[in-house]
Amino acid sequence: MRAPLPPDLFDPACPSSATPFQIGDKWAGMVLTCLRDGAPRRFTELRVPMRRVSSKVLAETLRALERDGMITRAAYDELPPRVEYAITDLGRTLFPAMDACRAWAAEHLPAVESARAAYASRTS
Amino acid sequence: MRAPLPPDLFDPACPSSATPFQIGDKWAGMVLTCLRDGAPRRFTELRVPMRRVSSKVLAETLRALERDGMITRAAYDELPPRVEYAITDLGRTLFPAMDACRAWAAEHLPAVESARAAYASRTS
DNA sequence: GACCCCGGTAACTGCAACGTAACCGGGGCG
DNA sequence: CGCCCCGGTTACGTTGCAGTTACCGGGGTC
Repeated sequence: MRAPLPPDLFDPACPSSATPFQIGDKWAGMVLTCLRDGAPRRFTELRVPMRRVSSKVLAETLRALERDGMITRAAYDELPPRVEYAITDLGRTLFPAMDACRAWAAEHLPAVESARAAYASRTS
Repeated sequence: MRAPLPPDLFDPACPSSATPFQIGDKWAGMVLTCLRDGAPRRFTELRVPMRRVSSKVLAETLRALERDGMITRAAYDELPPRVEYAITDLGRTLFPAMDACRAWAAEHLPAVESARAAYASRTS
């Protein structure tokens, strides 16, 4: 059930790092991918694969996703404090579209890159 | 073959106007939708359904789509000048993913709006 | 002579996104 | 005492995207 988080979503080898698709906020797709298996994740846990996103921006993204009903936020009154984010049923409905976007990127990004290279050599 | 362009892509009744999905540049999805039927369109023709986008931004969007191989740009040396944009085979491959995004929006945007309303009343 | 047509470009401006750094509380630990 | 833990918030500065306005050439039209 509790799948390991991807090591680095900015890794150039990860197709989603270069995808021309965005869902909601700039980083929403990454958060949803991290929560995809249904397991709740803590703030600092999400920061690991998204370490290039500052805590401020991550907090803003999480608030926006909570506002839109894509994730839930559960704060436990403990010491040290604990907050857990989890995907909702509504958030889960996004995956088919996200998968379609990722599949497109996986299949056609090389063609985009070669088109860019051809364009650059044409205009240089 | 030559379908009429949508009257106003910013119409609030148009699901794509409120979609949380983006493809490439902010306005790329609208351009591709305008070129979807395969007919070449002129710059001023594209400006009609996208009249809320300035000519500067539309020109930038078109250049980026041409650079990425999604559309072609054909300039005819006439008076008055004529330039025609048309979708490529690579651009056409985007439609399944775009359709998945649009279908999601059409189906689930009401749920997002009610989640926002509930959130606003919760935090007021 | 004045304005229109087309497909933009150039310069200026405003604003939202984003990054950085510092800071919070309240207990545990050395 | 002083630092760490967690989950952020606040202040500040920068960057880049987007919008506005003005302008182009070169012929046609009123």
